[in-house]
Amino acid sequence: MDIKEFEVKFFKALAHPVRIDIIKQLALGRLCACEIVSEEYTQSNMSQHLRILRDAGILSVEKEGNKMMYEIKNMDTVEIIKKVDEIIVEDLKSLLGNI
Amino acid sequence: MDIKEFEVKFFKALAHPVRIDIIKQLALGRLCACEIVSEEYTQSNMSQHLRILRDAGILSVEKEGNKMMYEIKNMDTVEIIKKVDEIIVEDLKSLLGNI
DNA sequence: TAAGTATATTAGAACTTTCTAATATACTTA
DNA sequence: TAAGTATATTAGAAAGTTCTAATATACTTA
Repeated sequence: MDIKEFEVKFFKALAHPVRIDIIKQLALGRLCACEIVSEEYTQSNMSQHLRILRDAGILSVEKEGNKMMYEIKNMDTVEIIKKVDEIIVEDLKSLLGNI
Repeated sequence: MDIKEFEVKFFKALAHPVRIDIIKQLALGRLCACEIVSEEYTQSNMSQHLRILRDAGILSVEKEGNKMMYEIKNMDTVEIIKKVDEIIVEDLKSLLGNI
């Protein structure tokens, strides 16, 4: 696996609303899977999303009793999402300017 | 469309090896579609990838004669890819450390 | 040890993405 | 204006993703 494949895997992992939510929740600190909430989805589905983030190298996990504690491995991942938000806001602003 | 949908669209757009290549080529400067090279893909397919990047707000395009000049709208997009590379390298390094 | 809690895995249907081939559009130059 | 160059669009097959339902695993506590 070369760097490009890792990049693609990383971006794919972030390319889903639930997974972005998960990162945003974990940005505030370590949580067990049971605390990572999404009203819309089943436990099974959430577990699958967590696995995708783990496989992309974005999250780490540690077992504690019967809980799985998830954590963001590198806070720069959170910075990247913030930067994307800025790019989007900039872009929308410039659209307004063109009216 | 709320911010989350824009974020997802942005990350989806970057989640393909050819589209990352396109951005890396354009990071060095404006190019017409005919200069954005990929040996592996057809003209039609490249055009489709360019459209995805355009729709995500990542590229802008201007007509010049019979050429379409493509450009990265916001250089922070390039910074994001660099940052992802750093995160990946860090992660691989820490794996090595654990041997 | 049985019941409860937390999580992961699997199978498969529905949906989305990605590619190729064919075709369309539009500018340029002989 | 015909031929050439540059690009976009469309249709459809193949591959990949995402969800639900069912089930499995494993720790905890009564």
